[in-house]
Amino acid sequence: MNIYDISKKAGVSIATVSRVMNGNASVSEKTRQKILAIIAETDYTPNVFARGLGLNTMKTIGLLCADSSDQFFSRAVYYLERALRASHYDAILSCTGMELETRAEYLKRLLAKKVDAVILVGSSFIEPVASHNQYILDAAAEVPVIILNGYLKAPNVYCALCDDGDIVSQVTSVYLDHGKRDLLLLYRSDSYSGRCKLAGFKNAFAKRGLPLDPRRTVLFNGTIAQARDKLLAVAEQGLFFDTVIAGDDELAIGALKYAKARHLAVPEQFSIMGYNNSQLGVCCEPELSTIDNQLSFCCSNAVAALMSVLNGKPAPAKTMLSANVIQRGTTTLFDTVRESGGL
Amino acid sequence: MNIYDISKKAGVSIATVSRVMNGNASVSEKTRQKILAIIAETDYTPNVFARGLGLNTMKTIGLLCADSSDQFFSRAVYYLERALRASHYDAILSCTGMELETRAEYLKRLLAKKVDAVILVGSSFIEPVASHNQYILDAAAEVPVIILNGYLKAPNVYCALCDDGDIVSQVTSVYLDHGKRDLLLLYRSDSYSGRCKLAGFKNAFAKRGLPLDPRRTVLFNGTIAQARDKLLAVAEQGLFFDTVIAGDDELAIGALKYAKARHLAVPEQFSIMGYNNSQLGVCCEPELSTIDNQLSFCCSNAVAALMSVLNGKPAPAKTMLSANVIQRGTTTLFDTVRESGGL
DNA sequence: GCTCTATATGTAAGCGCTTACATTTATTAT
DNA sequence: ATAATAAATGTAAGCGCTTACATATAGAGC
Repeated sequence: MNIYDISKKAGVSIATVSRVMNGNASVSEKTRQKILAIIAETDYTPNVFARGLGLNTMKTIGLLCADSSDQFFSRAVYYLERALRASHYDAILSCTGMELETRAEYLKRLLAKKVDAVILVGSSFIEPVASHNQYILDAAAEVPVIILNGYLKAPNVYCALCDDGDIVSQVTSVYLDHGKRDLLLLYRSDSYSGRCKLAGFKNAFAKRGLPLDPRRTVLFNGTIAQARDKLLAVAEQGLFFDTVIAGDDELAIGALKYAKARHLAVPEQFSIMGYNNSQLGVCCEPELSTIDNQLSFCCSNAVAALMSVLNGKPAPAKTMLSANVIQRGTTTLFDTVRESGGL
Repeated sequence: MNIYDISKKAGVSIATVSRVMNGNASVSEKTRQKILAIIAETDYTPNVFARGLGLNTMKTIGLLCADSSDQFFSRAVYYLERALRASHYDAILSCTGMELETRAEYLKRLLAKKVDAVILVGSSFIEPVASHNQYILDAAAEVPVIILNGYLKAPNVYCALCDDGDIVSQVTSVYLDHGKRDLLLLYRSDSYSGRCKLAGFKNAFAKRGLPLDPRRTVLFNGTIAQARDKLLAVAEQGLFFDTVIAGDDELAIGALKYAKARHLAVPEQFSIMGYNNSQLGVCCEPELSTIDNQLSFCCSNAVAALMSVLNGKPAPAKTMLSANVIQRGTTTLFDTVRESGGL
C-alpha cells in the first residue's frame, strides 16, 4: 500500500495525496475528505524512508546517556520521551559509557541516523577541559544539541538545568549559620553538576570567611556500600564530620549506612542531605532529606526549547530552575519548600 | 557528500562504492582499499533514508515499555540497549501508559518507523483475555516480536523470561515447610508475571493440601507508602500475617515500612521477600532479601533470539531462566544461591 | 593464441515520497 | 460574458541509495 494505490483509489494524482498527508498546500475540502477516508480505510502509512529522503527528517531525536541504569537517568529518559512523543517526535536511545571516545562515536552514530537533534542526558558529558567538548560542538554544527542538567556555551547548544551550585551553597549556608562547621561534601567527579556543587559548597564557606579543609570535599564515584566505606576511611584518617551533603541520593544513603555503622543517631548526631529526590530516598530509615532538582520541569524545558529551535523560533540558550529542599528524616534545619509530585 | 562524490573521487561507478559499503558482492582488493581510504578521509556516511528505501530497514528495534521510570524498566532498557548496540542495531524507545489503546497506537507508531522488530519490555503487555493481545499478533504479522519477562504463544513471537511462578512456589514452600502458615502474597495485578507469581503461591499451598484464605493474596498497585497503608488496612481487617512475599522490591519495602509501623522486628517476627533485586533493596534497613530474576541474562537471551530471527535462523519461542533467592536481612530461611553482579 | 569461465565493474531501473513548475478549473471583477 | 486572478490539481524531476542485468576484464585450460 503506497501513495500510488491511494491516488488510484481516489482518482487523483500522487501529488494531491502527498499534499493532504502534509497539509501544507491547498487541496479542496471535497478531495481532502475523500482521500482522508481512503487513507483511514486502507490503513495507509507513508513510508518513512521515502519521506525521509524527500524531507531529510524522520522526526526522531537522539538521546545520549552516560551510564543509564541509575535513578537520575531513567527518570530523565522517561520524562523526555513523554515530552518528545507529545510533540510527535520519537526518541532513539544511546547509552555510552564514560569514555570520551565512545561518546563521540555514539554521537556520530546518532547523527548518521539522521536525528533532528540530540539531547545529552546528564551533565557528565561536559568536560572541564574545553577541547574535550569538541565532539559536542561538532554535533551542534549539524543539529541542535540540548544539554540536560549541564551547561556549555556554544552556538546551537541549548541547556536546561537546575541551579545546583546555588542550592548547595544555600544548604551549606544554613548549616554554617547554625554554627555547624564539620561538614563534608561527598560528590561524584565527572560532571558539570558535580563541579557546580563543589563550587557552591566552597562559596558558602568563602562568603563567611571561613576556612575550608580540602579534605572536606570528597570526590567519589561508587556504589552505596563503597560510599559508606569511603566515609569510614575518611573518618579513620582523623577527620571529624557530622554532616554530609551528598551529590546524589546513592551517596547520601552511603552516608546513612556510614552513620549506622558508627552508631550515630540520624539526624540528631549526624545530618545528611541527599540530592535528586529519587525513589531511593523513601526506602531508607529515616527517610532521606534531599534536594529536588525539578527533573521533570528541566525535561519539559529542554523539550520546549528544542521544539522552538526546530520550528525556527528563538530559544533561550540556558534555562535554569532553582532547586528545592525536601526535608524528611535525615536533617532538622530546613523547611521543605514543597514536594513536587511524582514519587 | 554522497555516493556519487565518492565514486567520482575513486574513479569508479556508484555501484562499486555501494558494493564495498555493503560488502556482499565481489570487488577487487585494490579498488576496495582505494574506496575505503576515500570514505575514511571524507568521513562519508551513507544516507540512511536512501539506504532504507532500498533495503527496507534502518537497523532499529522498537522498545515498547509500559510505565518506565521504575527500577525494572530502566535496567531492562539499559541492558537491551547495550546488547542491541553491540549487534549494530539502535533502539527506539516508546513508553506507553497502561491503557490498551495507547499501547496499540504506540506499537503502530513504532512499526510506521519501520523498526526491524519490537521488544515488549515487561510482562504488563500481556492480558489474560486472549483477544486483548490482538495488537501484539498484528505487530507480529509484520516484524518479529520479542517479549521480555512475559509469555505469549504465537507465530513470530519470541519470549525471554524467568520462571517467576516456580521461584515463588519454591519460596512459599520453604516457608510452609518450616511450619509458617501466615503468609501474604502482595503482588501487582496487571502483568503476566504477576499472574505467574499468584499461581506459584497457590500451587505451593495446594501441593501440600493446605487451605489458602483468599485474603492472603493481595493484588495491589501503588507506591511504597501506599503499600504500607494497604497492609495496615489488611491487618486491621483482622487477618494475621507474619510473612510477605512481594511482587517487587517496592512492595517489599512497603511491607518493611508496615513492619516498622507495627513495631515488628524484621526478620525475627516478620519476614519479607522482595523481587527483582533492585537497588532499592540495599537502601533499606535491614537490607532486603529478594529474588534475582536474572534480568541481565533475560535481556541477552532476548536479543540473542532476536538476532537469530533477523538472520533467518531458528530461535526458541521461549527461553526461561530460573530465578535465585538472595538472602539479606529480611528473611532467615534461605540460602543465597549467588549474587549476580550489577548492583 | 583462443575459447571458456569466473571475477570485476558499469548501466539503469527502481524504492516511495516531496515539490517546483505547468496546467487546468473555479472565482471574481469588470 | 470575459479577462484577470486565485485555487486546485497534475507532471515530472529529483532525493541517495541497492541491485538485476549487461558488459568488460582477467585467469584457466588446451
